[in-house]
Order: sequence, then structure tokens, then C-alpha cells
Amino acid sequence: MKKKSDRLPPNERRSQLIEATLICLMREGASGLSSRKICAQAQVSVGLLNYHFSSQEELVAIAYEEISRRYHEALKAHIDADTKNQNMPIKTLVSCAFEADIMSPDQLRAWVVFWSKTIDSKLMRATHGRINQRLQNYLIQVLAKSLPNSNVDLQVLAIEYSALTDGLWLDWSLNGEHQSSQLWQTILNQWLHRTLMLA
Amino acid sequence: MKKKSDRLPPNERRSQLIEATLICLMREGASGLSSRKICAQAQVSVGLLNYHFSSQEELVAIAYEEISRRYHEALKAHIDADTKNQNMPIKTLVSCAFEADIMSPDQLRAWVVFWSKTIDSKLMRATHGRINQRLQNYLIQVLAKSLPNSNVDLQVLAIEYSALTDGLWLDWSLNGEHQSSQLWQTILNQWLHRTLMLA
DNA sequence: AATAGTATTGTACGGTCGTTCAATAACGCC
DNA sequence: GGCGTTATTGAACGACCGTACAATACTATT
Repeated sequence: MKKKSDRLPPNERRSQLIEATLICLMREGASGLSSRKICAQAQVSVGLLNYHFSSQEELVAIAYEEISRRYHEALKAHIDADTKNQNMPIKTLVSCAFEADIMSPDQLRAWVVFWSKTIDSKLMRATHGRINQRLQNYLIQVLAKSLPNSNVDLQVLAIEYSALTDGLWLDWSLNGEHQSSQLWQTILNQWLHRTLMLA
Repeated sequence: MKKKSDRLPPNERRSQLIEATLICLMREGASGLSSRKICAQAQVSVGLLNYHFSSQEELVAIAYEEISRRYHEALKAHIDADTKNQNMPIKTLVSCAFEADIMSPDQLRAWVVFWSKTIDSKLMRATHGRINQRLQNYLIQVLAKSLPNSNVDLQVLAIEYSALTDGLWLDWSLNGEHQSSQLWQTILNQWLHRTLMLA
């Protein structure tokens, strides 16, 4: 029963610990944020965490970047794959807003933890600022392509859209429980319909 | 330096502990949720908490009801006081959405904690359901008075409005830092303007 | 094969956590 | 004044927390 080597190059080990962090946060929410639980999830001893990360705060900030990166990539993947709406990508965005890879209650469990940490920690606030800027820029691009001849303020529209989706996710995740996302999807569809009419 | 009696009837002591809980949560966010910190804030010994509340979970659920009740009352107060918009109360709602008594970053600090607990705890989920239902009903009333001849689905509109304000609060509180709420207020104003045009 | 360097382990430390409970102090009532 | 009743105290308990660190196991180089 000899174990093969369980040593990994630092980058891979770090990725594994980040992945374990996201799994714990999505599974348990705030109570999943524990060095011991994260290391157990990664099947690694407690001490290793502080060898690869200077503190839990740093790990959480990096995990926040990672979940945001995945979210961003998932959005791009949906938009790039929807060949019918290449010149109206906001439609794609709206129609996939509640797909499992974009947003699920599990994911929100993790996001809420990140938000609550953002309030307390300077490092997290800086991280959140960067993340938010990147996502907002991408959203503005999407809106610019969708509304080429409109004179509405795209930044304002982008902030409104992301606020609306955040709020709908919250509502869906906290109230919906086992329900489908049907109702919340309808709300988003109607918002888009109105916005396109007036833009 | 004799102390006057520091005994209180149970109801008053309970209120005081609930108040202390809200203060701690608004001041420190998640890390303020500690029996010891709450009792220190109330200038009371640790043991007393479990004399008046069976567990911290119960205290938090009741505090959630309380902050929601205050929020509800603050909304009503604004609407009742705005004599110019008695038949268009949604305008009042929008214009006071970022007033300090309605929503401030401090308040959001507490709400985020309640949301994160709602994910984990059955008791909190039940509480959240009740709170949400009450607020939604009130919002529907407000919308019904504001749009008497409209045939839009008021429940859908109510959910959209509360999701939008939740999202804007989040964005404002996490990004805005020391900024004014000007930008976020503008977004909400424009949303109302569009909604009224089409309703 | 010996060595230097690096990744990993597990224990230990000091703290804080929520909760329990015997002791105590203040109260209303006779 | 004496006496149940009830509110309050603070120490104690066991659990978990993040982190530090000496010891160990693995890898690469010579």
C-alpha cells in the first residue's frame, strides 16, 4: 500500500488549496471558512496552508479573485457560444443568468462570505475593487455592442444590471430554496425588454 | 458610588440585548456576532444572554426581525410624511432609498450577516421568509397606489424593485466606501422614470 | 551515495467561541 | 423582617480557531 509521491509543485498545490477553499465556502458558507476544513478538503495537513499562503486572509482574497475569474469566463463562454446573438450579447447574458455555471445558490453561499469579508478587510476591499472594475468593463463592452446607437450612459446601465442580477440572485437563493428560477428569470427578461425599447 | 438597581423586567432586558446585537453587527459585521461582545455592549455579564434567549441563533433571528421591522417603519414614516406624493408613494420610496435611516453601509454590514446566516440555519430561513413576505406585501401596496390603472404584475415589479435596491446597496457599500450615494441614486431614479413611462 | 534544498507533517500555543451552572443579589409578597 | 421567586453574575468547560515551528520526507544535484 505504498503511496505514490504526494508532493506537488507550489503552483499546483496553491491551486488545489484555492479550489478546496471554494468548495468549502460553497458547501457550508461562512462556517466552511476554516483552515482545518479547507486542508481536510484538500487532503493535506494544517500546516501546509501557511507555507503556501502568508495568512488565511490572503488565501480568501485569492479565492475571491478565482471565483470571479471563473464567473467572468463563464459569461464569455456563453456569449461566444451563442452565435445567434453576436450583435446583441446582452440577450445572451440575460438568458443564461440563472444557469448553474453562472449562478447557483451554492455559488451565492461563497459570494456572500466574500462580501462580508470585504466589509472588514482592507486587502479584501482592494480585491473587490479590482474584480468589480473588470466585470463592469466587460459588461460595458457587452452593452456597447448591444446598443451601438444608443446615447444612454453605459456605465450607469452596467451598474444597474449587475445590481439587479446580484439582488435577484440573493432573493432567489434565500427565498427560492428548491424552487426553479423561473420567476426571477422572467423579471430579468422583462427588464431587458423595457431597456431595449427605450435605449 | 452605589449603583442604582440594574435589574430590568425581561422584556426590557431582551430589547436591550437585541439593540446591542444590532449595534455590534452594524459596527463590526460578522466578527461582531459574539455573545461576549454583545453582552459587553449591553454592559451585562455573559451568562445573561442564555437566560433570556435559548441560544445565539434565536437571538440573531429575533434581531433580524427587529432590523426588518425598523426598516419597514422607516419606509412608512417617509411615505406618510411626504404629503406631496400621497398618490405616488413609489416616488417617495425611491427618493429616500439612500437616506441614512433607510440604508447605510453600517446597516448593510448587519444585513449581510443575516443573509449569510439565512443560508445555514433553518430558523433563520423561516424568519427571512416571514420578513420578506411582509416587505413584499407592503411594496405591492405602494405600487398599487402608485399605478392604479396599470396592468403590470405588481408582484413581479415589487421583487424587481427590492432586488434592485438590494443590489445597489451592496454595490454602494462595498465599492463606494466614502463616496456619496449620488451615482446609485441616479440609477434608481432612472429606473423609476422608465418604469412609470411604461406602466 | 551524500548533500543541499524544498515541500509536508503534526503538534503545540494562545485565544475566542457558545453554553452551562452554582452562587448571589434584588425583587414582590406576607 | 423574612421568604420564595427571579434576574444576574462570573468562572469553568470543551470545542474550535489561525498560526508557528521543529521534525520529517521527498527531490534534485553532485
